[in-house]
Amino acid sequence: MCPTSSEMSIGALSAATGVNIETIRYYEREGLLRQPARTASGRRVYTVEDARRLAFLRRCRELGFSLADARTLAGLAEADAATCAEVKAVVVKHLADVRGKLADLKRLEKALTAMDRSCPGSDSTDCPILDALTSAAD
Amino acid sequence: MCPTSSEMSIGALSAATGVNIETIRYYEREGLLRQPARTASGRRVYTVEDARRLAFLRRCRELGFSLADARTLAGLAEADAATCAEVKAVVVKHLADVRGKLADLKRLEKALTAMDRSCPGSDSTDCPILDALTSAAD
DNA sequence: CTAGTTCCTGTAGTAACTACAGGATCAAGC
DNA sequence: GCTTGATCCTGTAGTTACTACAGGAACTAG
Repeated sequence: MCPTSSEMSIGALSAATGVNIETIRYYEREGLLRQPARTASGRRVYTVEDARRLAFLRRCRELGFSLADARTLAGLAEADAATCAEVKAVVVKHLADVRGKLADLKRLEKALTAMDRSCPGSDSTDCPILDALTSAAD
Repeated sequence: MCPTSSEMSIGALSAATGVNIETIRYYEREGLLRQPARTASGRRVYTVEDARRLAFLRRCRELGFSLADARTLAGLAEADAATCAEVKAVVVKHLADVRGKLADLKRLEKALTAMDRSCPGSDSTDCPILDALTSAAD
């Protein structure tokens, strides 16, 4: 190893950030990560700055942001003139989306729970679940 | 119109079930609907039985079942010897999945709400949301 | 020097549709 | 009979965010 080197291979970057190698290459293709320098033989060489950006993207994804949003947020994080308002707008929009999905899932959970409870799970061939699915209660 | 005809075009089937035409053709390709009869010129002709099955599939999808599960359930609904236990197993598995996703979304909602509240949304260029995304609290 | 690991590019698969393009056919009105 | 607009046909490609190879090159440790 080079002393105090801050450069790393794609494998090291993957290990450092927890992002899988194929995903890193995918992000590069999508323009979410810049094209890294290469060794003489063509291997990618990353800097700590790349690692920081990738960690940022990863956190965005963990919070459920789309890659498009992650790109926007990373851009704002690196811009000097990014304002709170711009950042918050992205979060608010995503939060509304999450709350919408939450409401949908809650309805599903309720309906499925009711179905589950309606059915004895026996070897009867007349199943209340199939009845419910067959005759719509829209 | 033929008197008391129970046959219909793909457009009529789509209108009757609320499933879009392209989706109907897709289900046919995927084997979720049988290949319908055709007119001399090649147009699809559906029966009420097809409409019933498609409505069943639609209800499954509304409840969040995968197409694979929908296929299984539709098969059970048409089989004579299908038992409650078989049906319930599919529902229970899906319900567990839904509950898992619900838990994930609740965590997201909490984290995003905290971010939302932490940020004034002003034109300040020091945003607590970006700070949180930049320095991981893993 | 050799074996095992890492890396490379490029392509295809996943889920469940949706959206065309480009063309044929049908139904209704004049 | 003819035109016009609606409906239908096939086949292909795009969507999201990866993941999984195949087939080959290069690096590293013993």
